[in-house]
Amino acid sequence: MDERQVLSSFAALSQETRLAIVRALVVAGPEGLAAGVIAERMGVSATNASFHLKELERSGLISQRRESRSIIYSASYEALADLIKFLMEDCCAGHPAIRGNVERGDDCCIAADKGDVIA
Amino acid sequence: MDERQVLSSFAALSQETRLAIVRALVVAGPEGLAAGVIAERMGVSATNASFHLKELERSGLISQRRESRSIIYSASYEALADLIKFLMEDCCAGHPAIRGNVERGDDCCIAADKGDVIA
DNA sequence: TCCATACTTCAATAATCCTAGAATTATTGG
DNA sequence: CCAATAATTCTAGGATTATTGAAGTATGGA
Repeated sequence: MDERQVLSSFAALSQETRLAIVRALVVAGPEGLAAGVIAERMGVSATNASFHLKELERSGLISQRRESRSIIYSASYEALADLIKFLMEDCCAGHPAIRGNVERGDDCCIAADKGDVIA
Repeated sequence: MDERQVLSSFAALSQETRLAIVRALVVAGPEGLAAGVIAERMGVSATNASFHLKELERSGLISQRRESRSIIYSASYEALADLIKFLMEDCCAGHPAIRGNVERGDDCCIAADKGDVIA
């Protein structure tokens, strides 16, 4: 995942409505949700929903497909996973002991949260 | 970690200079880096660095301490870990099978990236 | 105390983002 | 083909953010 996409993903997630949309789409699963349903659930206008959906799509965090009259949006789990991975790698950078854990399949900074090594 | 802080953390990380600062501070470790050093390394003015550092501090991703004439900034590993955790929980929401993995101590969406279940 | 260093704050400008309404496009049913 | 539904695009505004240079604050040494 290149920096350009990381930046635009963070930008996409830094807006209340967009974060809520992503959460709803993650819960909705691969089936996704129609633009209209999203607008209604978020309590925003179709125009506004469309604006934010476009923004999210531009960042690669969600994708769309047409289904009859509706346009269905769904979360890109791959993009979300890549973003988490980026964050974990950056978070662990320069901390070989913790990075070692990651390579063993454990989690990284989450471990730090449990109260060891760092902090 | 409440939504307010999540949003401001993502906003903080969505700017090139700020993302670079966080990466540098993570690598620098608990010792941190002086504001002047950061400005120089990022190739921005002291004023501009100060602006971005303040923004990062406001989001809780970094913290500062004065040391003689310098002000030293360092990454908050806890905040970074919380952010990753938030992302993982949101990413796994509604996917019990994967969430199960998390509870067993494996990682979450990272697993999805290895090519199973989702996608 | 005076000066230099290390930063931050202020003020103004430029740039980007968000919202809202009107107009436009695509699809389906009568 | 026409009307209705489902969305998007366009345009204009107001609101935030980012950048810059000048001025201000804190610290330590001569």
